[in-house]
Amino acid sequence: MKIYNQLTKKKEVFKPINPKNVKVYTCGPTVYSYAHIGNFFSYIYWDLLVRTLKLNGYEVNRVLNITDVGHLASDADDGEDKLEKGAKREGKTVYEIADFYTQAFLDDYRRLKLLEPDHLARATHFIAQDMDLVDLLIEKGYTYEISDGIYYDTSLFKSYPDFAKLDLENLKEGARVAKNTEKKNPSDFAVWKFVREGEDHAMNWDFLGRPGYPGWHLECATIVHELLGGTIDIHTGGIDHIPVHHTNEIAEYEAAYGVKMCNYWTHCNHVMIDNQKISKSLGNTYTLEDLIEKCYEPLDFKLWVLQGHYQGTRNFNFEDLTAAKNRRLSWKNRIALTFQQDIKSTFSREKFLELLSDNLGSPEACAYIDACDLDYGDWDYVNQAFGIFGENQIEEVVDLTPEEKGIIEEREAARKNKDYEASDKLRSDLEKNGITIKDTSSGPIWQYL
RNA sequence: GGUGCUGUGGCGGAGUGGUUACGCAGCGGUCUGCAAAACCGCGUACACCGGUUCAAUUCCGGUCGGCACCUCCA
Repeated sequence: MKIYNQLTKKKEVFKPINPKNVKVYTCGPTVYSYAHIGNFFSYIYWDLLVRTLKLNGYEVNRVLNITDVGHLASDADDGEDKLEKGAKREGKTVYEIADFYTQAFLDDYRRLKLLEPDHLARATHFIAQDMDLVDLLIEKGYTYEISDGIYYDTSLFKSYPDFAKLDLENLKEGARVAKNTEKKNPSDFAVWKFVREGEDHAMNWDFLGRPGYPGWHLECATIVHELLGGTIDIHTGGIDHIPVHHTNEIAEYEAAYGVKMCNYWTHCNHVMIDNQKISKSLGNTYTLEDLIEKCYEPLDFKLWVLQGHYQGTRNFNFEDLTAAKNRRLSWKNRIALTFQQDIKSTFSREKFLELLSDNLGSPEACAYIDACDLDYGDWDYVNQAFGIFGENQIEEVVDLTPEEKGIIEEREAARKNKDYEASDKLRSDLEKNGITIKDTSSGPIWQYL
């Protein structure tokens, strides 16, 4: 199996530390509003990654975190907290906001038939461990205190710029964010923030003699250390995480624990909508629910995602989503056909897995499916990789009931008698079940509408 | 300004030094009570300019676009 690695900036052969326990960490959502399709874009690929690992015989131990701690509105370590903001907007407590949107996220996650992580880690459950990590960083001399919190001195972590190829001299601090004059270096970041006089920050914990809350990057380092430990195999996230979040996570983790954090870092690109970035201020976000209202199923969206490569920029529009929906319907009908005809498989599961295992080559794997004849077992294998007909087995395509088969026979008898009125009625009766009949030279077949 | 990605047929989207995936949409045909499916066929794409080569969409150099990140975002 090969995967692109941000550490080396190259596609590499994947070598797990222990094939019986491949440790995977996925940066999860901040739960302050509904997740949009761009968010799920990434979770769909990381689902494919985990499924591909499993098909290659690895045993996967995977953590997905939920950021339910109030963080900062910006990485400049100031501004309003997103959860606090959501709470004010909806007249709820921050805890209610976090619970509500965590549940909403998980509902959508399941509708996309994404494999459940082995550990779902809520950041608020790891506050004590966060404090331990801060203590460790203080003890090792990586931090300094200023008026609003404890900061990490990035000049002390020599490899700091390497991960994102940062040009620290030319970081345009202050271009869009007010400059923090107390910081020693522009790239320094808060590991722990103090609640200041007059600041309304409902989520806080007593630490270092005063109320405060963790800096954004802390939770990932803490959770990786707690639940996976040592050096992990794969860390996933969005492309936007490279310069700040992951760079800072590595600095915290490796300075505190003295081990390499992760061997393979992989990131997916972003989706745009109608050639614009997804943003709430532009009002061009779609949730899964929006797609459902327009008569697309979540799994149609999943196939749309898988038709492209995770590292490429994608542009979302409904014309292309329709193309994916039609393709999925035609696949469903090919599965339906396996109940009705002898399909001689020309599909090689090894070849299919090989395509996927080459840095998640899902577009080529999709093309390969269309180039072959697949029997039911092959489709089941495809579904294990993609999860587009059910989570672990094909749930969407089942053989017809005896009653439905009876209708087909009845209709065929009517047709033989040239009683077309009766036969057309039987056909339209069946169509109420979402099934139609097509007459072929070798007899009728049923298909999904 | 820095870093990275990217430019392929109507829309998407792979890939390759020469026989030009794949999906969706379109057109023609076979078949057909109707309808659809299926099958067959068609469209002759790879930003631009140079270079290397017998041959470049594919390699090299340059030019011009588009995008993202450098604030939270997947």
